Amino acid sequence: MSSIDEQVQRIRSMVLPSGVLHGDPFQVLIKTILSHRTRDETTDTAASRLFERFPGPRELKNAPLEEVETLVRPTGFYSVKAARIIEVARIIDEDLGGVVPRTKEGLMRLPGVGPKTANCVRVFAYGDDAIPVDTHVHRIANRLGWVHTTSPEATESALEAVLPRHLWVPINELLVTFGKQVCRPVRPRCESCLLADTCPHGSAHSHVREGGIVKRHFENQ
DNA sequence: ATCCCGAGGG
DNA sequence: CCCTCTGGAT
Repeated sequence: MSSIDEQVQRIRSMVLPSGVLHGDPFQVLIKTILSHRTRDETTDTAASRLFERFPGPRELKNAPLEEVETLVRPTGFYSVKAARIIEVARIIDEDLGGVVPRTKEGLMRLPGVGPKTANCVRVFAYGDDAIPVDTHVHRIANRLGWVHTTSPEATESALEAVLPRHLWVPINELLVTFGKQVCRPVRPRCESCLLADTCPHGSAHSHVREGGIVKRHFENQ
């Protein structure tokens, strides 16, 4: 019927990813740590101000904690984030010769770097093939029935098995944009979704019959 | 399972 | 006022 490739093509016709996260590995890394549970516009402005003051690991590792906290405050979790990025800067400068790790294991040894952040650096800084699984990718891959998983990490390995390799890199930005505009966490816009006919989440078995009329219901309304 | 936590939208 | 936002560590 409808292959994953065909479904992705339809998603492409619905949304236009912005794709602003590229460049120097250190800045991609720090920016991604700051982006945790934070809107990306907020992350962007905070990161710009931070790098204006402390451009690289050498400068950031000696930065006063309180000043860094003030700079990253708008992103929330400012206390943990400030401590994390200063420590990350120190490790990279002193232990790793100024080089941001390129492997998932190496990246995940850094404080504040989990699977999603590690893969963001591999993809957006080094151009390697990886699938950063955030809440959008996890939610949508399950809604579409591509995977049946309960954790983002399980989703990552499951997706590696079913997603054609050429989609690994683009799938994150694509589903994130799709997830914000159409397939939202709450009250998804199934009426204007081109996948509604084949989507298990919005079709047959999630329907409930009411007075002969088929009505959609979702877990969060 | 809980905590970290500001900012913006409904 | 209540909710969520491209998580990670305990």
